[in-house]
Amino acid sequence: MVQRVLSSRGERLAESQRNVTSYDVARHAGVSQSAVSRCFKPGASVSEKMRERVMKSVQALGYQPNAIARGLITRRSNMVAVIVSNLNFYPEVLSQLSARFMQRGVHVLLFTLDHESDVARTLEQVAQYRVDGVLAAAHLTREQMAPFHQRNVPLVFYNRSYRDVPVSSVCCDQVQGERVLVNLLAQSGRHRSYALLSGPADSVVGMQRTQGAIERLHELGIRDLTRVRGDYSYDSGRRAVHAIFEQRGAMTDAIVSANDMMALGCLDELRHRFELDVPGDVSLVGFDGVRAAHWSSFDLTTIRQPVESMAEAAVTMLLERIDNPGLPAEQRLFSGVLRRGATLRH
Amino acid sequence: MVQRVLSSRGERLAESQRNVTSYDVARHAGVSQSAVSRCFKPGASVSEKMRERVMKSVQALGYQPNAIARGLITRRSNMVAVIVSNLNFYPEVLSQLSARFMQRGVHVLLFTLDHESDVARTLEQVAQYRVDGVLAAAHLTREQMAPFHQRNVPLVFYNRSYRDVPVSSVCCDQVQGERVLVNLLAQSGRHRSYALLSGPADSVVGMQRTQGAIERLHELGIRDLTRVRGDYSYDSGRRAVHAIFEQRGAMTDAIVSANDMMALGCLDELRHRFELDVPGDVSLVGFDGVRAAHWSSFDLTTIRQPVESMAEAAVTMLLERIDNPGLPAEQRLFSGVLRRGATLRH
DNA sequence: ACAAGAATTGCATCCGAAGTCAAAACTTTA
DNA sequence: TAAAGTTTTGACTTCGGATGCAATTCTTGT
Repeated sequence: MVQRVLSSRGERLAESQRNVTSYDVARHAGVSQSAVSRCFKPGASVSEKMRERVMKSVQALGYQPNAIARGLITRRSNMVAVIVSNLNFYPEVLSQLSARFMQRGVHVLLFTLDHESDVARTLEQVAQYRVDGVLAAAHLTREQMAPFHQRNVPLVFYNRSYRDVPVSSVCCDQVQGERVLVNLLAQSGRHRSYALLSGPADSVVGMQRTQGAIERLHELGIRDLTRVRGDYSYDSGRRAVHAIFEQRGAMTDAIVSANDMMALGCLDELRHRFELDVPGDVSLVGFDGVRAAHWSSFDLTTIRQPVESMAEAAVTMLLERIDNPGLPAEQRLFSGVLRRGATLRH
Repeated sequence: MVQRVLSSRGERLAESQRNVTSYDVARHAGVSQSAVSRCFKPGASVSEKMRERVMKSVQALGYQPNAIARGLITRRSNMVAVIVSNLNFYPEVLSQLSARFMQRGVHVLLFTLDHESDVARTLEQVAQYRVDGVLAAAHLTREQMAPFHQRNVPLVFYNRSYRDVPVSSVCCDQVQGERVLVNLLAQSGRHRSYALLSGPADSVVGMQRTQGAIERLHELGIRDLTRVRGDYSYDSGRRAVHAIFEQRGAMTDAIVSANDMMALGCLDELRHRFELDVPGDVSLVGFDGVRAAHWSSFDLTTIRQPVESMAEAAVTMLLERIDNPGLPAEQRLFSGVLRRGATLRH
């Protein structure tokens, strides 16, 4: 009976085309398919003799278990979706996340969102692949999260938190970071006029940073601020300098940028187009701690996000929730690390 | 009979826990499971009435087809593996590839390799997930490629080509690019002494670039070269300047770096540590055309790899081979685009 | 209105591995 | 050496959707 089933299977597709299955191994080793399956399950009840026989056939045929089939029956794909809003802003983060997931034997299905991508369609795809969990370094609306909650798919946000929705997240404390920077600016130089360069309107993180800075400036009695908006890019940082000086003439002598990239753009534009000295004429601070901020051309004062710790926390948090779906949502907040560069007037 | 099967299915797991399946939809709509399946297959024979009924139930139950189950029967996972050697060096590339795959409805399973990762194990994982194709921006040995060839899984390399193995690849013409740069150096200034800053020993691309430069320099009668090795990083670029000057005193007045990152490190070190003028005292060229090379602090002369075209070509090439496994291997070579910056002496 | 043909629909089976359960093969004990 | 207990093993079913084929329904032509 079994023999007949097996041989009929074999006839369906030319042997050369088909992938080797556990049935092929079973037949080759003269054992049952279950036995083969068990040999790949750690801790299963298999005798040494059996294991040897099977493994010999596995080697001989070059068998590789089919993760898709396994996922179907176990309801565990061993894949997580990583959703990144715009890859250009997150290379280190993605690199960290990917490495850490791989290390734990979890596979990463990557989804990138850019301005023109259809978020709804993308999330539909995520759902269809029955990923075990979702790590989102992108903004999702509450409606967009709902399907995951319903299906009990754990969801962890990286650097996004939601005031009124109980979701897990790992964030850098944007507000505290900005306060540290503003304190430093206020202490160091006697600045006449501050400018705030904020991120795109839809960036929650950007808003938090800018708000944090404003809050602290207000506390210090500084209420007269120039405000300019950028899109996080180097070029928008350059343009921002023009916008700032158009609003204030050349009064501005302190710029608080919502991220490093824009700060670098400012720095270059200030020095090379306006021929101003940083920090002599203008002080400048950023946020993120990107590689380039450390380069000797820039040496930017900034808050470094502890990417390694944050990535580790996010990965752990997600995997824990996959193994134990009952765990409640949790927010972890990491403090940024001040990097004192040479862009602050003394 | 069918009814019994259906209800027994239902009993196995609490309704709330189970995902909605095509059987659930079928029962709700009072049709067969095949009908539901066909409604999701474009071009299938389904009447308008049927489609409406089914779709209404789909909506009502929130059904999402299970891509894993589909993949099992169709032997098409609709996923490709993207293998990236070190994410830090390839953010733009990965971003381009991901966006283009997504646009075509193909999903990306991301694998990153760093120095300490186990390539063999990683490739095993790739195989187990039965991806439809593999896009590798990393070096694989011939033995490592073999399983893919055997299983007829198309494999396309990004910026790696293999002299004696017939694999598909999309590359930037490293040699030609370097020749253009060397020509420019030779034309522009009367340089006394050239230094070559090459990439890591195991980087084929790096070797090609360095070899290309050497070849052209030799043709021009320049044989007396300082050679230093780096690891593609900014910091190794900085260190390289010291190594060069240790070998040659301050004679060197032209540096050919195997990539932009190292060139930027050189540039910063030359200017800020050695207080030399670039291009006044030393000329410098890079390779890649990374964003930062354009920044006004640097304005590096380099060869820009046409990442968009290359990514498009690679994606197309891979998908074509997935749809049509008979296609022969093909190598596509794109010319780099010279970017004239301000790091060349006149 | 009826036969012939075309378009739909449902049944049964398959994809490939995992898990349940009972039978079979060993161990241990009396 | 037989009974009782333990470990292995194999038959069969399951996961959820796709598909060949036969049965059914709907068109069309006469």
